[in-house]
Amino acid sequence: MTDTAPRPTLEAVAARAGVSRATASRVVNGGDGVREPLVARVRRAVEELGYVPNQAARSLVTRRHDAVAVVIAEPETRVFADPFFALQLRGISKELTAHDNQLVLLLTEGRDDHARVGRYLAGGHVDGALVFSLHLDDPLPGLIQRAGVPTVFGGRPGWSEDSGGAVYVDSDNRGGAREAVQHLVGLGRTRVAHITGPLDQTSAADRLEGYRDVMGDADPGLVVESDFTPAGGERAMRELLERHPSPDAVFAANDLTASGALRVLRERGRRVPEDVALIGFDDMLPVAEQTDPPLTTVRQDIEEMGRLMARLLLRGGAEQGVEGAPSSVVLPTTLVRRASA
Amino acid sequence: MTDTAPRPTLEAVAARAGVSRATASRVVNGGDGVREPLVARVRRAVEELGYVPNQAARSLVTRRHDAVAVVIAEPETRVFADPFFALQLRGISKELTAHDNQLVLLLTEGRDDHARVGRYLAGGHVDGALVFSLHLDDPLPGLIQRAGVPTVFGGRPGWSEDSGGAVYVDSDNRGGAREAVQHLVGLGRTRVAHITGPLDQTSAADRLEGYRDVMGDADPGLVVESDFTPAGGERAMRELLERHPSPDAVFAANDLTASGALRVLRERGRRVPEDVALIGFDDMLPVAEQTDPPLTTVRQDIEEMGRLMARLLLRGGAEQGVEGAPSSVVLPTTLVRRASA
DNA sequence: ACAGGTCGTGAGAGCGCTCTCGACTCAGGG
DNA sequence: CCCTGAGTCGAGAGCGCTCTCACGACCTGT
Repeated sequence: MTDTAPRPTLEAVAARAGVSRATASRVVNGGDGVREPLVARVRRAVEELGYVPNQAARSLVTRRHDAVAVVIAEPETRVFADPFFALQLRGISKELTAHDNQLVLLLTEGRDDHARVGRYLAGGHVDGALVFSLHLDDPLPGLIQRAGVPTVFGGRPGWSEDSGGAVYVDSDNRGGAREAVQHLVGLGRTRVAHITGPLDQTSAADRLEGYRDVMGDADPGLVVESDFTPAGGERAMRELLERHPSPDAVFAANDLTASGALRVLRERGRRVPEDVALIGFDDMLPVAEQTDPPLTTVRQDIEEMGRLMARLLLRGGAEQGVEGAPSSVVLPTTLVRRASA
Repeated sequence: MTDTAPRPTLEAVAARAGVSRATASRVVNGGDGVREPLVARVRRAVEELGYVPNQAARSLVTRRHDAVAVVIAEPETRVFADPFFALQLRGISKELTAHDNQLVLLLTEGRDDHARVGRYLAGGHVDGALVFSLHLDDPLPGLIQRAGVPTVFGGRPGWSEDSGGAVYVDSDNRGGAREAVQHLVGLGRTRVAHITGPLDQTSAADRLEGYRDVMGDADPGLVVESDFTPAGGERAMRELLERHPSPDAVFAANDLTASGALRVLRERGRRVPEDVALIGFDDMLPVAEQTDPPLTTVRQDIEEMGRLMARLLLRGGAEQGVEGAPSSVVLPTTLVRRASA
């Protein structure tokens, strides 16, 4: 498959520049402690030969790979339709690129893959891992931590309360939810419903907590579990409208859910926000801005989360658990007021 | 989580098994030409020590990396909302995993990144590349081909007509579109409209060609350019309904567009399919099945496309009875009849 | 002037692995 | 009986790079 022309080596560069391999190496790696005329000569030689360092040889001696694994534990196709991962990936990619790191993508599907991923990570092929695991009962995070690879989680891992030391980046789901519900209450709404996400995901659970912080568990009939999808939102909204009294406000666990709920509300002739005020979560632009009316929602900067995960991992470097060790970050959310509430 | 224990080397395995490093290597790589008792001894040593080959050292001598780059040229955030890439990625990932290859993800954003990607690929860090480039004027594909890396494109590259030798995997967009439109005509519809995708993408352009194969360019007023999004579909549908006479059938360039169009049709009180028959493209399940009425659409197996791309790259083209040189594959589509047409 | 330091450079030792090549063994044929 | 050849195995030479270390050149201060 490979019939590439022989690539120039450092040796060749050194020869052309009339210096030793050691000096050429120094220049390629920043050029500290090399006098200017030589630096220039080597740089030119690199340019002329089109030299690119052989990463394998470099890794062999440095024991660094300048590569980070991104693990997405994703048994369900559905979630792919959510731009959430894509945006985080983009943030991660940008940050890694800025630090000349490569992104090795590991998608898992079922338990067999877990072993494979564990083996890969333990094999020391990458300098660290960024892990997305949605579900509370996922064994993958534990497996990975045991592999002894520096790791940053995307979203608070469900089990992390006691097995401290897990570094993660998350949005302030609870605080954001609280703010949304408080806003609805401030509007004078009294029957504020909540359409949740899948409650085995911490983000959904945390948003429910935020809702309860304000509403208490007063009327459990106002809470309907759903699944973060538009169709699920429709279903949940129908269910809510059948209850008595039906809500005068709805806090949906994400924008997709809110868009589904909105569709049902209009179909049933309820005016938004006059009859029912509606708030979403995420501020996913193509969704939130183009609904009618545009969605009031809780914004979280998803791409920034990704960027931060990468930054945390890279900064933590090879020495995890040492004093400079990174600690988790919870990003603030902001309420974006549009027309729906 | 202190210092990572030094990983065992082949040398250590050999010592424990009482053989030479060469023999240990042979066993690790399949064990051909080594007598059974030794094979077993080495295998046990590997097990006991938890030995994992050092990929860097291996690559250094073999010049293979067992890694494939996936390049997604993506200037626009929008497209991420499309599960299209995600599904292809999943297919690719599965196939690569099955062959013990790693997936290195390269996302590009703007021209600066092109140079970076070119350099990376030319640097010989991966055995091949799978490239997604949507737009006709994208310089990336050319750049990559010049890098001399085995490459398979996802979707027909726009420029490939003359610069032959580009290997790609695509759906039969034109044929699928033709079948859809023929179906509409077969239903007795005479004013069949087409809401296109962005016409600088070959998939959208090919679907338009398929439409024209059946309808000719008779009434250019029946063709509206759009952008593969639900909101775009709404806009285009509104535009179509204002025309005289308004269409009695619509072929939308993808399901997302169709769902937007459907929303407008219902809003305006047009019955589907009685007044206006509607067909989409993709058979994206969460969308196509859950619309009301469920969408008749042209199915393409997106995940299979990804899998095939990877297979083509890894096997150098010796796929599906194709002899010798790798050649492109165009996958057939199938019309899925549901209620909308 | 010389001892002691700093700085810039090159020589060379590996990093862990694969792979060639030669040594050795054991059949079987001449 | 030796010779040939196939089958096993080990010794050792790198793959391309980084990094330590030694060495010479050049400063300082006395």
